[in-house]
Amino acid sequence: MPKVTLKDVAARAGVHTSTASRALDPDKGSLVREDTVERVRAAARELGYQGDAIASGLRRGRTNTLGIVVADLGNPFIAPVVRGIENHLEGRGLMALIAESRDDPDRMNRVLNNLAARRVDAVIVTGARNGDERALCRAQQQIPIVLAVRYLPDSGIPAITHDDERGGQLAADHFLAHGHRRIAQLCGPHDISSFRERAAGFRRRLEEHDVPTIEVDETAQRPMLEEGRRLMELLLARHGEPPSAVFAHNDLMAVGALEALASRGRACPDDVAIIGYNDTTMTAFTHPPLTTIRLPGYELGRMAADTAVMLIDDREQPGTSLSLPPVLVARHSTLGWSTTPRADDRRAQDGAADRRR
Amino acid sequence: MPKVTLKDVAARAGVHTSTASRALDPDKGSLVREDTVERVRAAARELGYQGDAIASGLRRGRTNTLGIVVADLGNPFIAPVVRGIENHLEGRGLMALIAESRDDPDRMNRVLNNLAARRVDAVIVTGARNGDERALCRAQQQIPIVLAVRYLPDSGIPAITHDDERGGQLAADHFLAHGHRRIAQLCGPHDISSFRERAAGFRRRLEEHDVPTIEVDETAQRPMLEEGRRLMELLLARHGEPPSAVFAHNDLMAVGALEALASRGRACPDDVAIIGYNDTTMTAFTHPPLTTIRLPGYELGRMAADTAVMLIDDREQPGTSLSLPPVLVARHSTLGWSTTPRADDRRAQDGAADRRR
DNA sequence: CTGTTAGCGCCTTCAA
DNA sequence: TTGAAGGCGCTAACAG
Repeated sequence: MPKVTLKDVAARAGVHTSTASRALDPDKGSLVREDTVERVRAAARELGYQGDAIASGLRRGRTNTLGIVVADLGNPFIAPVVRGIENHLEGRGLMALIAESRDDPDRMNRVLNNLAARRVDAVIVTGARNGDERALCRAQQQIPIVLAVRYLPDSGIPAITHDDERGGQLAADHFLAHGHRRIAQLCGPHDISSFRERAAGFRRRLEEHDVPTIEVDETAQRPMLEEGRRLMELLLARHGEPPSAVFAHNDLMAVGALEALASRGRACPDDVAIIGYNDTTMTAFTHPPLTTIRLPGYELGRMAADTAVMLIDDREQPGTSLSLPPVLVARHSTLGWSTTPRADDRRAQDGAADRRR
Repeated sequence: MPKVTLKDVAARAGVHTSTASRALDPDKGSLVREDTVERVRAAARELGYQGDAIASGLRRGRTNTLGIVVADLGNPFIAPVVRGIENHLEGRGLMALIAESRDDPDRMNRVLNNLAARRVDAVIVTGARNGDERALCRAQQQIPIVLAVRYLPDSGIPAITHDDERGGQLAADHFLAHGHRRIAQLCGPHDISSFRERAAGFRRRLEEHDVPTIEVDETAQRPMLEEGRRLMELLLARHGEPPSAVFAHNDLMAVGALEALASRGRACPDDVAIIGYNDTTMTAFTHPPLTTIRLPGYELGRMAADTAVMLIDDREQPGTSLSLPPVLVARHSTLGWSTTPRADDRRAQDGAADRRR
């Protein structure tokens, strides 16, 4: 099947290629006489002409492509963010090239180079981590970059994040409001901004109320179930009275903590109340259902995409960083079984279409 | 920052652009004298040269880009598939352009056109649905297409799927082995191959054992929690003795069924045993934990990518369709609380890195 | 309004 | 082993 080019269309319509080009370009159609436009369109249709965005991109110096770098596509939290980006791009004629950094600075570097070589118009990085500064700043010389979810302090790269400090505060407030005074947290890795801030916000709010924060020395190597269990066990093995409330830095760690409690024969929330983070689907189904912090991932994706589009168009944007507010979703793991949480607690995070295979 | 082109590099190295091009191409390096290669490389490094994949693609007629069309990025089942594709592409110098069809034939059509315009080397479609045949067959004239997860009968398009018929059989076998004889299923939409086959495999296996399949007339509009609950209620409202075992066509529907049971004061599995499908994360945490069918999503992604790469290279591949076997994961929703399921039941589906934010 | 001309940045003949 | 020339498919500038 010989691919049909603009030249073919032009020939069939009996016009020059540039005329054909103009006739087919929605922005330039007005420069061409009505009936010529019609003739060209007809020719294109008859030949099954499919424009070549590559050639066009080369000429125009714009690919209408946006790079997305995520740390891990398997992370359930990332899906709504990517959807938010996608949906915002849609209609603007942009498409997303997607890649995984896997929390590895080397890979981050390679991926950014690859994206640069493909001349994407901008890049949204959701998986930035301490250690990526160099690669990101270098890439930023060539392409507009927007950080999402995680940010890099002092990098000067615009970032759309969740207000994780606020998230930590919400958790602390909830515990305080329920009368807890022996309060602990299980920390995620400190080289990721999100976890640092959760820890800081939580600690600060407790301090404001003169309540000490109980912490084990270690942070989770990776914010996963096993680490949550391990840290919780360390916590329970400490001297002195055990905490009555524990803030885990994400839902999986919270579930690990639940298990550690169960295996020690301690009840949640009667002995220890627990709060998780992210409001992943499972939180509505754990036993007891988990109080957690819900983040507006979809919104965040949309805003990141919006920022990227603005950077593409203007190239002149001061540090338009932004931070979206989280919300606490109260369930039985802090309320106990006597209270009935709101009925819609199990709703998906983004409220959008939620089809399952 | 004036972008540096091959011409600049060539000038700095004191050679012609064609020589520079050859020197920088790993496949052609041998055509150039050693020291010339070195000089060119040095020049490239010094200038911070970044090749232009767009221009190169235009010339070579190959973009090293692969399109992925998914129905819904929010579907937790899709993540491992996309990861599998990504990881297989990685290292082959390919990258993925990703788009959502949202189970809408119009969108599917638009998305395929867009991908075609961008001259992707191949497309993997994970979200095919009855109604997409026309668009897909048309696109296939221009680009190699591989279906994944869902397939279209009689389309002749190669497909890497899960063996959903086998999945249905596994569910039936499990119920039969546990002595059930009043067995029902809650069906997902029949215009999606996966659900059709689950239903057929399940029904057939029961027939082989002369056990009738109890079904309500309706199928789920969309395979979600509310629909699972609704269908389960219809089932319980039927005349005659209610079923003792129910196969729901996915995990969310199963959870809906659990809720319908609970609200009627009936126990799972003592009154009714339940099996779900997909082994999404939540299944390990429901109450009771859900017996379900686990699908090798990551593997499937890898194989789909592999098939796509072969199509790109050869263009001459007979219908290399493939179907991957699912596995039943037994938990309390069928076993009861007396038995302890295997310890690793809650593991992520793909066994790969499982980082959480 | 339409045609001409001249590339975008790269790679691949072909000839030296 | 290297250089010269031409063109991938499209579009922007400039004429007419």
